[in-house]
Amino acid sequence: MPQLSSGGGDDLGANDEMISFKDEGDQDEKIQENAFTERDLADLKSSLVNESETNQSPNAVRRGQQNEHRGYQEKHREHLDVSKHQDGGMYKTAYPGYPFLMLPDPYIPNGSMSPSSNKVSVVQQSHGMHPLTSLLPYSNDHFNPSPPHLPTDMSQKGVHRPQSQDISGFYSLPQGGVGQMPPSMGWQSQPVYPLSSCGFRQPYSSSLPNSSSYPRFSHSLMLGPGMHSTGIPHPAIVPPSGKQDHHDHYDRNPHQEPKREKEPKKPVIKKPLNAFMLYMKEMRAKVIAECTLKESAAINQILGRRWHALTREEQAKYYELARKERQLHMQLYPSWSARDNYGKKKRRKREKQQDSTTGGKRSAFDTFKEDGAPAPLLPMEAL
DNA sequence: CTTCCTTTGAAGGAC
DNA sequence: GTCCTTCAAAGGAAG
Repeated sequence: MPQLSSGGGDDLGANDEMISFKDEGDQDEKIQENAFTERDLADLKSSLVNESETNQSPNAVRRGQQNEHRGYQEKHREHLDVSKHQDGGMYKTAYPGYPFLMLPDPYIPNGSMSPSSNKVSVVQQSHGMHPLTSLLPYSNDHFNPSPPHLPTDMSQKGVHRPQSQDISGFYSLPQGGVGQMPPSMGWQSQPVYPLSSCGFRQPYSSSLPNSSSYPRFSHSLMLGPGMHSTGIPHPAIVPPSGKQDHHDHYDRNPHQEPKREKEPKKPVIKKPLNAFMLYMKEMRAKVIAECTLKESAAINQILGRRWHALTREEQAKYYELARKERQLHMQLYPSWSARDNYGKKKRRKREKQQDSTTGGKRSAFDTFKEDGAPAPLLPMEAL
């Protein structure tokens, strides 16, 4: 059940989000991240093999991950206070203004929206896009001239929420404000990822199809099951058709219209993406292009490492974006609960996990995260 | 065709 | 308050 964090206005419990940053060595991180790309692929390939061999008990691995992840969070939570103290400055520098997010932001005192100062182009319409990330599809493609207005009865359930002004801001973004990230504007512009050992041959941006060729909503989707009762479509709404879960959420081909509108079932509303998911969504294509990898598990490992290598400011962009994403999601679907989607993915390895005892194997990455020991297989020392 | 893998973070339930 | 589980994306691999 979505709930406003008590008292905090629109913070939505994002208080402790700024936790996975590194305290020091930002400069080094930058440099080291360059090395990432060079080593990512090779590391990953070897480590994946080795890890899979050593992690014969994925269940245990997962358990361990949970715990260690928590420990990791706790560890970094200690920095939270510090970061909060420097909050204003941090967000001021990191968020001169979102190109597409116009919610009044407590972290952006001035709320300046100077488009020229945007460094954050988190929204990259690589494959499918995501709302907030995917806020632009709303605006650019379908809602431009007259942004929709939220009905005033948005706050069902008696939840007091910021009102339509904010939302409409989401959908009234200027053309090209987002999604067409100029290569020079990439938030980790190209030099950060040298085209090295991954066999990367051409700039990432050029390897990506034009975002405009990826309409995330067909018209019917918007007018059909994907249309929220507020009149605002949201890519998180997935038609309740069979294979809703696999990657066809936002990039349906308008030419092959799924004719499912007769189904009166409730559309599936997906969870809002968290910061890391947003980061993955943006960077996946880049990693794929650089490393000529396609396997998502491998890509995600690389992205996970890069995520940890980000500076706090860089991560803050995504935390902030995710916060707004949740906020928008909550406004659009006040009665939605993450619990609604439980069981939709078919019970997976849970049963297996049950009988596997903890204390199983963990990935080198986990070990590293926990105690800082150098990972033998994954070169996490770069972090 | 379905599920798993793999990542981090958020949410919710149980205790 | 802590712990645990599930889901969010994604696409190849495996069953």
